Amino acid sequence: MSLHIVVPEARSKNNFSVFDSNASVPDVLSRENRLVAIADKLATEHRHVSAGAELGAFADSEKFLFVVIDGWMFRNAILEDGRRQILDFILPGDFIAGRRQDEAEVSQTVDAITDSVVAIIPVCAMAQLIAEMPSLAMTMLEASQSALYASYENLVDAGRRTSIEAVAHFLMRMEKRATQAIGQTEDGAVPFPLIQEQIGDAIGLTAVHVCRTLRKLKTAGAIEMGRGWLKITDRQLLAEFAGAWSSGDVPAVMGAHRLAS
Amino acid sequence: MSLHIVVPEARSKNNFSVFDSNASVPDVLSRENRLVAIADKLATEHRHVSAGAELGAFADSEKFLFVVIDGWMFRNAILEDGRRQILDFILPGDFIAGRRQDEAEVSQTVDAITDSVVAIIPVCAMAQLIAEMPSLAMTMLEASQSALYASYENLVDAGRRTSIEAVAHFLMRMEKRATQAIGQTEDGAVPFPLIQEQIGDAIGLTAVHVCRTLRKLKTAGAIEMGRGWLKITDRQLLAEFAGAWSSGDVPAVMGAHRLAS
DNA sequence: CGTACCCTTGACCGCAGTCAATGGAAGTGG
DNA sequence: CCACTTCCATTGACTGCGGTCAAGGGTACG
Repeated sequence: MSLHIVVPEARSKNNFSVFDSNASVPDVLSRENRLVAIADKLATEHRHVSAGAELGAFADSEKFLFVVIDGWMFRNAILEDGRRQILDFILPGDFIAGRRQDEAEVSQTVDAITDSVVAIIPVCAMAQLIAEMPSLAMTMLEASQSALYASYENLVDAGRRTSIEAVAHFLMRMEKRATQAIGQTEDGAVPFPLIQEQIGDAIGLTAVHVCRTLRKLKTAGAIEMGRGWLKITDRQLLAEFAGAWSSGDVPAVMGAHRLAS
Repeated sequence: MSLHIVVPEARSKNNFSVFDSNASVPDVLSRENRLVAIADKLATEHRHVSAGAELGAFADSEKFLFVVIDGWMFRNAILEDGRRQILDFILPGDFIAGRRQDEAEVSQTVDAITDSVVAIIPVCAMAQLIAEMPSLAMTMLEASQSALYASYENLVDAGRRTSIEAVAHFLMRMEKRATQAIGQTEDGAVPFPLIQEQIGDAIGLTAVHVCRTLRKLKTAGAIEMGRGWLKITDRQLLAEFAGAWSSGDVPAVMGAHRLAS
């Protein structure tokens, strides 16, 4: 069984990692594009999910993998009294893997923010292909680790940052992801369909307080926001609100680590 | 190249997932044991890390994978002003994969809580072995997803639960992990070396408030704790403090999902 | 033009943080 | 074996960040 990878569109190749080091798949593709290309071949179905609707098939998530082809979605954890935590946002090229319901985790759903298209891949087909093309496993492992590190960022925002730090940091991260997955308009704005309630649910704040915090960032001149778009007008200032080394600005001098034992 | 898997000790087999469905590796091993067995074969070094010390080699994490053989460790994110967020606890059988430092994430370290032993595996060796034994990729993918879902649980605790819910929920999760990885004594206690500050740093509370919250749980009769051990004396009660369907008690009737579109 | 959805702002409140003091347990060195 | 230190748990008083409640306004869409 051979696989001709169809490239839908060349995207920036700035997303490889250690796991790609000995990949036998064309390295010119970003992880997102490789997943999309593979999904095009293996998917038994491309399902449309309307904005605001839930990806119902996620209830059977132990049998399928999902690759988002188009649209913005998010993982949702809802507590019985209505409190809600958004676990991750899912942009085109990201994949979602579920677990069995009996593994004692909080109940999840996957919801669409905008009209979305999801490729549904049977696990058995994916497993078979991985056996024939091990580098695919590397791609998925990389994607999985990427989601893990994104979750860590969210955790720091929710657990240990003040509201303004968390919001500023969140906007920096999401703007970067949106730019990578979708691209910017010529004036530097990116599509940004999240409402304030969703921002708050991602970092552990209420919509009201997100509103207050965004106002500070807007009046300070760090960002501009409108319905469905975001523009960072002063990255330096936004990074300061986010609190020092929030992104990329991490001093590269990590060499002073003392070796254990 | 063949791999003789040495089983250090049979553990409970309740940890497989979708990814294991067509595994060609003996299925009788738990994921933890499979990783430990593989680490024994591939590791170039078994490094000892003293309690309180840092895994210095994690600074080069893009070149290595780490499998914890013995001891308790944790991933640590420190903000410049001293605030700290524990991202995940790492028990025997868990693996750690790093990323390149320039990927604009919060700076991480990996620290030992107790004296620990870590197997260090060069990525190149692992990648080569995966090409020859694809099911290994499934095992790692499963482990990675497991860490992702654990992080989601932490995120809900930090973002959307009250202090007593978060602490109760955290104890339930960690006790379960400790039991799986290490086992219980005959009286139902598990090794639990975390200090209150570390509990707080994991779920976004201060040590002082963790202390107050633990007191409530102790006086209510839900738990007993001592230096280095934890015993859940009333699981039902603890689950109620954690807030309804916190673990396992999730009603299995997830069938009412409305399909999208 | 009406309705639904979302943003905005103000007043007030409470949960958890902060600051500080005390006590106990474990470890260490003389 | 006993001072001495260090680390950690505990408790109280006070503070403040962010939540809650409520009202009003803007915008898109049918």
